[in-house]
Amino acid sequence: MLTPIQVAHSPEEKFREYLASRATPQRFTTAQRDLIRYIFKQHQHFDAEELCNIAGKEGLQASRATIYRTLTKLVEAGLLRRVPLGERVVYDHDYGYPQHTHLHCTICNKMIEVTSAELDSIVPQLAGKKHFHVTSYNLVVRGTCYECNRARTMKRRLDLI
Amino acid sequence: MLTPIQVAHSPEEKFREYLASRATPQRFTTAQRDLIRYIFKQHQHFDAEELCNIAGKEGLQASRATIYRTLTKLVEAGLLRRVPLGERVVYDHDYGYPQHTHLHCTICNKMIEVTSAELDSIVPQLAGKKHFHVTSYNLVVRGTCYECNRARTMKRRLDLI
DNA sequence: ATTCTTGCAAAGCCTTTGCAACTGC
DNA sequence: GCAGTTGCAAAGGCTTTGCAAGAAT
Repeated sequence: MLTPIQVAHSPEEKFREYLASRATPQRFTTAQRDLIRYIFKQHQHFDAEELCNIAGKEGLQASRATIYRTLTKLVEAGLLRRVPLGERVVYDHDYGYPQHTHLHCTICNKMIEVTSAELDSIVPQLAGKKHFHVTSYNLVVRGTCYECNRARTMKRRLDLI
Repeated sequence: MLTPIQVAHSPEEKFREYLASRATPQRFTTAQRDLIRYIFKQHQHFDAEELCNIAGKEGLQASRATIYRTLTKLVEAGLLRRVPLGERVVYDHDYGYPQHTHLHCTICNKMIEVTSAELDSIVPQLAGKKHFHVTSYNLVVRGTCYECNRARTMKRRLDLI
């Protein structure tokens, strides 16, 4: 949907760097490699449960525990970001993908992503008034999408007849 | 911190209206009344656990189950808003209080609230580009507050000596 | 060889729920 | 008195963890 941004390394490489840079170096395992490859194959949100269901297929060999442990590391490494979306928490690519806002339709549950240079400049500016230094921001907009708005309008018209 | 906005009714009255307006009218109980009074006595974030711990004291008589059930109703009634803040979910006054952004310091865990007329106009505008109709938005900014920034700068200086 | 990671199953945490007693309307 | 609410304790999701076996460096 959005245009990926240029990054110097593949997610896999970036993750290896992170593991190596730790005080007590950590190991890069095949389970982790498979997970990263699967996760970054395409841009889409997902949660731990989805990965667990797929495990076994799609060249994804990892237990539930390993999936949770790896996701935690991927977040620490800056590859993924946890996004609280309504009731559930989903993971979103944070590496090779621009800062973006989530428009969450509360009727059909669809998610639309939008980037905004304006927001990117206003948020730090707003925070700056309180001498607050911004690391990242997470904007979730709740509302109704075009299709659902239209459906509701149609229904309203029908109700009037 | 922020200036409360003028509202026609007390939270209690607003809640009664909500209960009465339901398809199958619901009842206003003393447990609910105590909870509302306690919650709206002062503006501050809290989670279900905190209320449970207080229950028994502060004129708050309600079981864990009732607290959870009442919080759900207060959200439905538009009195409270669930805000996912880092790992935990907190409740925030949504009635009698302006739309605001949360600046969350990841070092000291402090929360600063700011309002922004600019954001209030940009968010619907941004969503509008996708023909998305905004109900509400939730912006959480992660970063470091003034005090923590200063502490870090000092430490950096000392490290250089 | 050493040390970290894995898988399993058990435990944890937070939240919801079934049911009998209770209470607002 | 009827219908919704409460409290209890049990069940439910989802996530974490202790431990022995296995894999990475």
